[in-house]
Amino acid sequence: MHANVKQNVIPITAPGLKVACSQCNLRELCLPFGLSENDMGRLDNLIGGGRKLKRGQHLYRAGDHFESIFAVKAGFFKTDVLTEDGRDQVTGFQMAGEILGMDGISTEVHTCNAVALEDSEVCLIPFTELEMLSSEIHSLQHHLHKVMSREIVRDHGVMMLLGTMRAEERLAAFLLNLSQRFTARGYSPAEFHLRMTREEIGSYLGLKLETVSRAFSRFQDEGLISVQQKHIRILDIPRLKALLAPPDGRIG
Amino acid sequence: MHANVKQNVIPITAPGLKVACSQCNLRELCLPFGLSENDMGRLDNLIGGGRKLKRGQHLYRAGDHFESIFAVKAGFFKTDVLTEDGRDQVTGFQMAGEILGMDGISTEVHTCNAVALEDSEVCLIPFTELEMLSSEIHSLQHHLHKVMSREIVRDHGVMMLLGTMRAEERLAAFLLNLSQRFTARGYSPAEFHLRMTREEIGSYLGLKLETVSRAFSRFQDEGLISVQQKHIRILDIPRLKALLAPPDGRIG
DNA sequence: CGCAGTTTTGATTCATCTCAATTTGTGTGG
DNA sequence: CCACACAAATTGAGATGAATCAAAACTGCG
Repeated sequence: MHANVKQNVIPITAPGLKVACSQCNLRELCLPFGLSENDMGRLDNLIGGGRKLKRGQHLYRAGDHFESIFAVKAGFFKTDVLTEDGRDQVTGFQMAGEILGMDGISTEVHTCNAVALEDSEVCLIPFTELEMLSSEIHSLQHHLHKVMSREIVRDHGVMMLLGTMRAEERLAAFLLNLSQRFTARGYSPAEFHLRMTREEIGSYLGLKLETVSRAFSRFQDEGLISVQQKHIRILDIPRLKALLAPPDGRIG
Repeated sequence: MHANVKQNVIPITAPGLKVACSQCNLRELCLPFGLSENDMGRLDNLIGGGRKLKRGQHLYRAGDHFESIFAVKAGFFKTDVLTEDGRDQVTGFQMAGEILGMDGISTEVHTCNAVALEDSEVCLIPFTELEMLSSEIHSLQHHLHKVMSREIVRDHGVMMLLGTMRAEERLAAFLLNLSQRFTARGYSPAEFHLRMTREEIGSYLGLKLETVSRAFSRFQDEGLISVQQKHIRILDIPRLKALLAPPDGRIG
């Protein structure tokens, strides 16, 4: 019953690098969420070993054939889209426990680039096999759907940000979002290192890097945060949150 | 084997309104894409009758409990998100064959509103049952994943638009997108009625309604389109496309 | 220690927003 | 069927937030 095909699964990219969901401290954030011991073991067998990336390396590029989705095991990524005419839009930043690559499912070809912003490691999840397994394990299927849906909801949030907020509101929302995600991973909500440049933040927020820099400076002047290059300390979370409500509380 | 529970399925919302995927001329655009005759029949059994909506009616609201996704059978919808502080962002416009409601999967609660912009009709697809069926029919499962992934990719396109484009580029992209979708449904690529107001277009594009109106007027002055309120005729598709490349072809 | 990439800051320009007035269209009820 | 009222769209003038252009300062890497 559990003498399965495990012996055939040889991790190609990083031999000897054991990544078992059941042993992973991210399992509550990641794809195996809610699985039984036994089902988690079946997922382990499917996951094709880890892959390590140096800072700056691409996990995949727009145009690459889609085969797998990826779970961030450690490190930090950005995804971005670029058009023929040279426009570049960062569509997201991904940290441990988050899933990358779902853009490729629809056409079997990735539509964006995923780049490691620091030395990182991902778990490789072959998608066809994931589909096969998820048709047997209902909770896995449902969780996969939740993960994809969550991505859609997140994207709506970014649209809201880009469509309705002013520069400082965008940056405040961005910092609070990071803070909240770091918290969920057991890190300080108030103090963290940004892994991305001002230009990448700007691209994500639909702003120029100078505008991002100015907003940081102003937040610092006002005592909301302290900034030292990429090191951020949030000094006044409530007041930062208050920035998200427009200055004149326009209601109804 | 096929004497199933059909006799128990009583369409609640619109008795007698038969909606069979196998008979639907949208099946190539919609969820049943790629299914065999037999599998399509099984999908038919699951789909809980049609629901008609008058213009202005909500299909669902943010906060509603999630149970089903919906396929637009006829008509036109918008989805929008609103925040506590009164911001309103249109996240999409949906037409025949497109799927609505996937935002609700992640938390079992809808996070946006879906409103009919004209008298419309949807097919109701109970999600739990769809998951059950899709674990049996592999091509259905895969197509569902494709539909969700396509939504993610579409959202990235909107981010690109909101993050990098200027007002007239946004409107040009919007018109070309509509044109392309109408074409796919057998309508004229060049002539159509907008179902949404300038304000709704503006919300979607991250612009004020006046800016949308001005951009329309300018396009008309330049002979790109002809505008009569909501009636649009695109006169010069190539030149409209050319607007999307930035004025100075910034490359590399 | 020096250089390249990144960030900060300043001065100016420009696109879009805001406020306001007018026109046009639409639906309703007499 | 027409008139009225209300919603939607257009257009103008002026204000403003962010972009652009430019230069200097800082950081970290080799």
